[in-house]
Amino acid sequence: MKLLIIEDEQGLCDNITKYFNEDGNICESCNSLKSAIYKLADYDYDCVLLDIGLPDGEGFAVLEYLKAQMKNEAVLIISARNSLDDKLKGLDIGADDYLTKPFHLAELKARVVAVFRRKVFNSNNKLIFNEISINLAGRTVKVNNIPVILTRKEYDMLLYFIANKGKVISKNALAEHLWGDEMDMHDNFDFIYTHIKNLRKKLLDAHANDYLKSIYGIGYKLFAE
Amino acid sequence: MKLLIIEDEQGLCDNITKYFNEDGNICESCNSLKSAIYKLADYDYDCVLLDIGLPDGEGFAVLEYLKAQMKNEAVLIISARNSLDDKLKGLDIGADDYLTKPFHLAELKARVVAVFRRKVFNSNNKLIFNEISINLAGRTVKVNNIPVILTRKEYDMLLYFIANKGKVISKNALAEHLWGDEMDMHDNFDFIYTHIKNLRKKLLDAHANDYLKSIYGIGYKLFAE
DNA sequence: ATTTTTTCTTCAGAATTTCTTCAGCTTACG
DNA sequence: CGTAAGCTGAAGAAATTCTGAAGAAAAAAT
Repeated sequence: MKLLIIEDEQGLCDNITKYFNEDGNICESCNSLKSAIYKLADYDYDCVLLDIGLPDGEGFAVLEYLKAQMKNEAVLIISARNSLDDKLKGLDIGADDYLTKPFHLAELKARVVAVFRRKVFNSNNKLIFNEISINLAGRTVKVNNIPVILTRKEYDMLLYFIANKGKVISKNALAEHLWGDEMDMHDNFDFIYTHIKNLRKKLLDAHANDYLKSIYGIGYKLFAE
Repeated sequence: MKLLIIEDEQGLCDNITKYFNEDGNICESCNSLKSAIYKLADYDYDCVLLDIGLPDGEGFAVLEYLKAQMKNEAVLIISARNSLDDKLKGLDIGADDYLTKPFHLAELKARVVAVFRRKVFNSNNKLIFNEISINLAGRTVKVNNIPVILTRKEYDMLLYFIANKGKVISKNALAEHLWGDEMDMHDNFDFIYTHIKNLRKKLLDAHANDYLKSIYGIGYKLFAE
């Protein structure tokens, strides 16, 4: 899962990042309204953790931005305030959940997972693409109801492709999504080739159609007709 | 996509070029205001990356030049300064976005793509020309709803023709757009003939009208009435 | 802490796709 | 009609992707 943490308190930011990274998520963070908007304009995230009290304005602006851009990242507000008003305002503008500081990281994670699940998976925890079905809670994949065991990278890749079905994903974008923007890969896409190959093989072995199409010179895309 | 990088820091220049080339873009660069103006006078670009602090003047002059010439390249300012004033000035004169150094290449690219899309295809992801429709996100082309598989050069060429429908495109301009100015072709247009032929054939096979007209001694144009 | 297992990355060669070159031919222009 | 420009199909060259195997790293188990 790829997260954006918008929070000006550096320590908290680092803790959250560390905690989520342990599960193999990709976390990026920023500490102002301005940089948050830039990030959101440029990248897609699965979930946004949003602090309301930011040095250059109120976090609500982020919600408004997402709404205006019709982006649909899940948003979880984390804020020191716990007045009912703020809470209602946040949920009203489109936040998916609200958590007041201080909180346990475990609780935060549980809420993130719940929020994301509610958002992306049609309430029943499942994402279905033709004969492929993904269960987020269990991180499991089935093809024609037969379980397929995927590694983390394969799973993330499949999720990303399904979330962007029909769109061409450049190898750079794929790498960015799977490894974060720090990965420097100067002309070497070998590991992408390998993961793609492995994912394809597993899906084919489970008798899924060959949806993953290579776009020569660009990247890949999940066929969607 | 064809880019011009105006930046006097050679290392940064090279990094950007390399990064963008990986996705099959064409990059050219220059390191002064003067050479930038020359380049812009002679060639068309999809997007210009503009540093403000140049050895022979402020990059804003480039924006003013483009405005005066009514050229419509998308411009993204990259600058060490991050004062609000500079930013506002840039956006005011006609820049499309502003990025302060240092930045991640991935972010730069995301912005370039966003800016370009906003500019040329008014945020719409489909480009339609009579019975030819192009899905930019999916990088697919259909003629009368029949899919046509194009190679990178063919696709870029078609996009270029449609973006310039009705205008005559010289073979030099076409080559320049597809290969950049490094391609040295001393009077040899064989590869253009070949790519044109292949594009035409694919479109005709899909029963598109023969829109691509040859202009003897000059180049081509996409018929538009 | 050490071993075992799993996953990730690297590598080199094969296969595939695209690009370029070329020679012969056709068409347009003066 | 002659010359230059453009078209075509085929073949060679180059770039990109795929593949299986092996080494490295990370995770799990002992």
